[in-house]
Amino acid sequence: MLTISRETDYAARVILHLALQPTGSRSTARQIAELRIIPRALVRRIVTRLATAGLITTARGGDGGITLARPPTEITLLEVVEALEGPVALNICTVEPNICPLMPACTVHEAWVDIRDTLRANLARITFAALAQKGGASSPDTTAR
Amino acid sequence: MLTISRETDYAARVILHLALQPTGSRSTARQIAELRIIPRALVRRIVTRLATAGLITTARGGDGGITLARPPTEITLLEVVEALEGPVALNICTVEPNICPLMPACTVHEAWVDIRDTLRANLARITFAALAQKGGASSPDTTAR
DNA sequence: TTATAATGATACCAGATCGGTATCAATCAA
DNA sequence: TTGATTGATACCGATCTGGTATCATTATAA
Ligand code: FES
Ligand code: FES
Repeated sequence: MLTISRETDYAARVILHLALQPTGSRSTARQIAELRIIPRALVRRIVTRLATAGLITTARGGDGGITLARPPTEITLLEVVEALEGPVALNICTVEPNICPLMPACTVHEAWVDIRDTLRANLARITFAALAQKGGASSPDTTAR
Repeated sequence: MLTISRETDYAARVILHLALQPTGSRSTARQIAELRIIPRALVRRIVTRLATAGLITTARGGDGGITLARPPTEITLLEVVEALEGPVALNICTVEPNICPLMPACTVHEAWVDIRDTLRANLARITFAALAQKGGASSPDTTAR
């Protein structure tokens, strides 16, 4: 099944949660885990990835927590996916062209590249500001039916 | 790395090869493996998958071999991908919506679905007739530099 | 100073997947 | 009968996956 990993899905939930909080406020991994129903230890691992990717800022200590490193208008779904998955390749030969021994004659290659490019463009078109506006709740139970 | 499996790449090569052969002629797994540089046993496994998916027709015995089940104008990249990978889900929650416990409030869900849909549409837009016309050679060495 | 609560960094685990190989049976033409 | 083909499995080691656990580090607050 051509799909992102579970962790990447969780990461999108984490960023969406942060985008829904008031600007400047900090959330803790524990809070996010409970509210967004993600295993606590996984949130920790995901936060590490997102932090080294530069998408979020973390603060240690008693009053520590997590906050977005940039305004949600400038964080796209593509960035989250690539922070967790690595490159959106679609086919490895789009990233390492020398692995296909048929390279000059292989006409499928162009197709993979084209489709990959528009896939990336579509992922980059989605900002978390847009997702946050779309009726999200700052804590999910508020609007749950 | 968000990518199809190696087998799926091979499968595309196999179908492209068949699309480049004269209509009605049969290729053997051995030939395809050598010409398209795929491990022989893998071609066998891939052929099985493609056959049960209805994309190719196989014939056993001495003069046996493999041929397309339909004209290449009617075989798309999407069909090949889904024959090998299963559904193009992008995120599992687009296929099994009940696994996301935040379902009604999760605004990311729509994004996954939309992007998945256009990805599928783009894969479905590519026919192997088009790929075959695009300068492919019936055996790759012919045009290799 | 001490207690507490948070992140950083690893290490570990069982199970699934991946890429590849191997084997034997069934089929068909020569 | 022989040989070449596909069908169907079974197997292998390596890697990935989803999840858990542990200890160190940092910072706030009593
Ligand atoms: S170059 Fe990508 S499949 Fe050949
Ligand atoms: S429904 Fe897909 S991530 Fe929530």
